[in-house]
Amino acid sequence: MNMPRRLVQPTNQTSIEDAPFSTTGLSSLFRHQPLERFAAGTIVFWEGDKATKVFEVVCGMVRAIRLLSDGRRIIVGFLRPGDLVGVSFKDQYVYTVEAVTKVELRRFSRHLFELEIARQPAMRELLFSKLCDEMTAAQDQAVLLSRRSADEKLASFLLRMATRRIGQHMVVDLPMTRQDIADYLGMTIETVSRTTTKFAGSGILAMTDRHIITILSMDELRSIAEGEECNHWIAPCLAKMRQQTSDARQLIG
Amino acid sequence: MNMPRRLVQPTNQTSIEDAPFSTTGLSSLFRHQPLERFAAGTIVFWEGDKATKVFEVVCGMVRAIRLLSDGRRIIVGFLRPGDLVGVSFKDQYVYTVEAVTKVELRRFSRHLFELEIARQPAMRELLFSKLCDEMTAAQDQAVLLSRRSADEKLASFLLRMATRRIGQHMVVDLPMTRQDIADYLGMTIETVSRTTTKFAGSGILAMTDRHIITILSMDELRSIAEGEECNHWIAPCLAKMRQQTSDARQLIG
DNA sequence: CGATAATTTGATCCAGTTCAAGCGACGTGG
DNA sequence: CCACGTCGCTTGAACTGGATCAAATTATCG
Repeated sequence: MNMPRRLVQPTNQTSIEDAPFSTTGLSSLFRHQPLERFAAGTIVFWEGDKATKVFEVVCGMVRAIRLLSDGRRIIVGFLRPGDLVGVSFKDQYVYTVEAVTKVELRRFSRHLFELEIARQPAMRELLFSKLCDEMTAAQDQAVLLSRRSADEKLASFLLRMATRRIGQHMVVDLPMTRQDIADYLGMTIETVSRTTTKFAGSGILAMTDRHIITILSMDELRSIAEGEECNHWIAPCLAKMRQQTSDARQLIG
Repeated sequence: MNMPRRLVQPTNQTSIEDAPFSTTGLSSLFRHQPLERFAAGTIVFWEGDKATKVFEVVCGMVRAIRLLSDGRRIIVGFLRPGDLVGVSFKDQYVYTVEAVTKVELRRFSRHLFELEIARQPAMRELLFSKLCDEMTAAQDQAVLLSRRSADEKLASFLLRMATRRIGQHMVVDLPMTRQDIADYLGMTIETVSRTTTKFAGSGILAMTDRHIITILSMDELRSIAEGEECNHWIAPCLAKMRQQTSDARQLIG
């Protein structure tokens, strides 16, 4: 499971903090499970490994990676505290998971996890709902990848990664490398770099550290990322189309 | 719900045939539900409509569409017999669904559907499994969109649409328009056209009708689409990487 | 049979890739 | 404490796949 949607307390790259258990009901399943720590850059599991475990990210960040036959690398998601890793109905994991930062995970035997899910209707609901959310997120990602310019991609990525607010501004932790971002957004490292530089140049954001940027003009960034789910625009647009086609519509059933 | 994965009996654009109930357990839920027919090009529901119903495609094909604020259109999936349409945990549908061909759908009140799912563990399993499959499919699609060339995109699209076999060859029904394909694969109608023409020119496929193509060289098409899940390549590749990093791996927990 | 929409084909153009070269931070060993 | 290599990132310059613009051609349907 991946494609984080929830906005949770960001993880500090160096210190270890507790995950916000209260927000994710599913976390309660993991509360007493063994804790595993992985150093930055290490592997949690490999694509193709027998899928015997499910994890919950407690703190830190992991990336889920898929490889194409020609060596091209795709990051299917960055997972943060509260996200589940490895939930699937396949025998094998369909992606490799690596620690981006030092990370703490709670491990759950997949078998037990499935039993618990079957036993607890409330948990089931939560998991189901989470799957649906991720489904939508994956589609959003597909839209992003297929139809958006470099500027739009980066802008919406930054907005999704934005978590902490200081005063007027948003601080964005980017513990992953530029290559990771590129592989996530379907662009090259050079374009990622050029685009961030451009944004910084036009005063939209400031780069303190390469891994910590501050959004100075949230509005501008939003208007660049524009259209993501721009409902105030879409609603009237749909209404118009609906009008146009309502007569053509034949509901035979 | 979308991104069809299962390979099912293809739908003929003009005749009405029964869906293969035996293959999808979930279909049994819909067996006695009211049947609705929609003419080609008509709307089943709109993005933003209150999500009160769930459908199962019985025969024909529908497309799930999302609109971006600037009018760009994305097709998130083509749905065929056995596929469920509109399953979600949102109040509103997140995409518009249109009939590509004349289509028959079984309608289910969402409320009842959810009750049934809650009541029948077997159905729940099936639905869950289906969601997971679609999750993976959506990710595959994201990979396709972000990292593949026009040739690769079209080749793998054709392979996924291929269903019926006649002799050595595969017949592919493409009831949707070129624009639909373009919007699904994240390319322009011109590129879709040029690429199909090129494939036809190099003897990989033959175009009978614009909407019915025959794959003449499955192998060539596969090697163009290559890499999709090319495990015979990936497995050794992963093994090598694993070797390289196994010593660096620190499992602290 | 003519009108209209869908598709193909042709000719440019450009965003983003590719190739190539600096740059700064960090760690290591002398 | 500093030279030196490495790594991740930025910057520059040329190149290209696919987009865009513009017809021509071919269904499709009254």
